[in-house]
Amino acid sequence: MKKSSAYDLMVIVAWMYYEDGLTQEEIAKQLKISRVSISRILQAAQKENIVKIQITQPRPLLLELSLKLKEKFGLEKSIIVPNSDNTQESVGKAAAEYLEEAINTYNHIGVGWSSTLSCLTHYLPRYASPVNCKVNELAGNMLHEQNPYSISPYLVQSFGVSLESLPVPAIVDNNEVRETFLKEPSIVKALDSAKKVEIAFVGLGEATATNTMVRTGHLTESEIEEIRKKNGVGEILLHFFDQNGNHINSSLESRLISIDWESLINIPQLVLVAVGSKKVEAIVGALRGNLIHCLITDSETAKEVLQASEE
Amino acid sequence: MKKSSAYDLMVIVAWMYYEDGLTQEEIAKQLKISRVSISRILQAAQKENIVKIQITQPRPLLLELSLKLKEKFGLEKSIIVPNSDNTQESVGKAAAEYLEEAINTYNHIGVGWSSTLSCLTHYLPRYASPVNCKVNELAGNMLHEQNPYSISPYLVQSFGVSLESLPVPAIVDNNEVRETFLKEPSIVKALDSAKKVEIAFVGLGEATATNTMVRTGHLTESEIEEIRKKNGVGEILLHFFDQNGNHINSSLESRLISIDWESLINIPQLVLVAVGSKKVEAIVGALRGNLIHCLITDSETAKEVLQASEE
DNA sequence: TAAAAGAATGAACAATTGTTCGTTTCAAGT
DNA sequence: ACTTGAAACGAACAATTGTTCATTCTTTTA
Repeated sequence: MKKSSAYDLMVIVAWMYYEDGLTQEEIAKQLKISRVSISRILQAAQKENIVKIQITQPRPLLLELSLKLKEKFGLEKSIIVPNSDNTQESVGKAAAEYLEEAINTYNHIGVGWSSTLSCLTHYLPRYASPVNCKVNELAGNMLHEQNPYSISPYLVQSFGVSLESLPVPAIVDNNEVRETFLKEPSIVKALDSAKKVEIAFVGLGEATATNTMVRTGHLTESEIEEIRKKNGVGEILLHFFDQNGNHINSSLESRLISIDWESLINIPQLVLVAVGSKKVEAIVGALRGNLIHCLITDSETAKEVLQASEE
Repeated sequence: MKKSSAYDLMVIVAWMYYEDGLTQEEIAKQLKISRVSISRILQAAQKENIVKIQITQPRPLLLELSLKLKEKFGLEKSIIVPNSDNTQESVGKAAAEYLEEAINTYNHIGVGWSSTLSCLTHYLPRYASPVNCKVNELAGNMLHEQNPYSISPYLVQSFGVSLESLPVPAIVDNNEVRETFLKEPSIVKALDSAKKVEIAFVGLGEATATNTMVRTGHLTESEIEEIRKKNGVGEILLHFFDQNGNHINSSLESRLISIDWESLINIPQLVLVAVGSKKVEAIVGALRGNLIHCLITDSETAKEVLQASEE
């Protein structure tokens, strides 16, 4: 028998195993070699590239990220879109599609406002007849201007939903002002109603100077600094939380006009739309604390979130 | 989740299993799917050609045939050469190589004669100094002529072996003539010595009119007919046997001058060189009866032998 | 709407495959 | 020839994978 017969033997065994479908034991018997050796020969055949296992389809990254996020954080749903030049817009489109589905499924929806979230307004269809659905704003608005990040008007426009708005500032000067607003019957009613939404779409802000509220002058850098000292990493509807999703009680809380923390995290379906490296830390916190039930983001952010949550 | 996600799931699972090297259980845990389902998904992925297992080398037919023959019939060795235009010559060459090895390994070799066997004479090397090895002819020769199928003279020529020949006819007219020969002291001595060979190279004849002995007039068709009636399928050194290798006792036996059947099948290493469809039936008989220890043939004959022995 | 046919699921079991570890075998070096 | 070290081997065990069967969940049909 020639010297090359060890190689040829690997080839034969590979054929018998993968092509003829024999078990290692059957091969062993036929060739009078121990089964253990057959096992080793087959392993060697792979190392020698006699046997090549190829997967004809590319790795479906998006679905994979989605599954892993769902698994790791017990999400009910997660929608990951491919990262691209205009990722925000893609995410907005995905959010719009899911929002439309929600509007046709549920009767009571809550919405927050945020830069990312507002992208979804570009992709809303125009319904001919109004949908039987009520929308509640979950937080007050910006101080001095028409809120450019609000989505609720577009929902009225597109789907003809009935809107219960919260036409007050999100952040006021002090607790007295807040108390005054909170006695206003329409505000009381709106906030009461907001607690009963079946599903809500919200954005998320990071606890750094890049936060939209800082950039728009609603929060000062020193206020953010205070929150960071208390381990705050991000906020949803201006309620800050730490890396494990625990609520952070700062002086800011007494100046907020929005759905309260407890009610927020008790919403049956809290859908978070958020994109970007800056927000990863905050997203991880929200996920760890099981604050949300659905995450809509892009593949890059999703990857970073999974990466960051390993550590 | 889209409808195609079943497909994508197969792809993901395939990647995790074959590329990442995770176990099915690990995948199941990560994806929150039962392990059983992962197993089924992987099987489906093969059916769907998502996973392709390819063997980069062609099937090594020769080695495979050799292994199977060895296994099936308990051969110690089997040498299969590729079938070609001049298969006889290729087999002859292989036989020559093995014979050379044998001459260098053993001190006492037996040889028969046959058309196929004689091909090996074309491929013998020429040794400068004689080998310490004795060669015995195992059967008598042809009647009236120089035996063209004899190999022993070539062995003397090539290796300088010492030859003990059997210079008598293989087939004589009747038992009386045979008895006379068998009393001749040199014949007695040669046959005695022949029984002690360590290894022997022989050919094989089929039990039909195409048998060399019939074609050369040493046997008549009716004699073959008689043997076939007794279920004879072939012969080695003119001893006929049936499909299971059982010796056939015909009137021919009492006219033969060759090593006797018992001694023949007691040779420790009986090497058979035989080629051709016509001989398949006979080869199978010899193999089934465990008459031989080594078979030298070509791939086509080997295939047919394996095929025929299945039935 | 209810019933029936069919597909998907998972627990429990069966079969197959992988690994470890002590033994044997072989070849190189003294 | 003898020792020594590396490689090959296989029995016994461990892990992984495949299959069956009873159940659950879907879908279809009446």
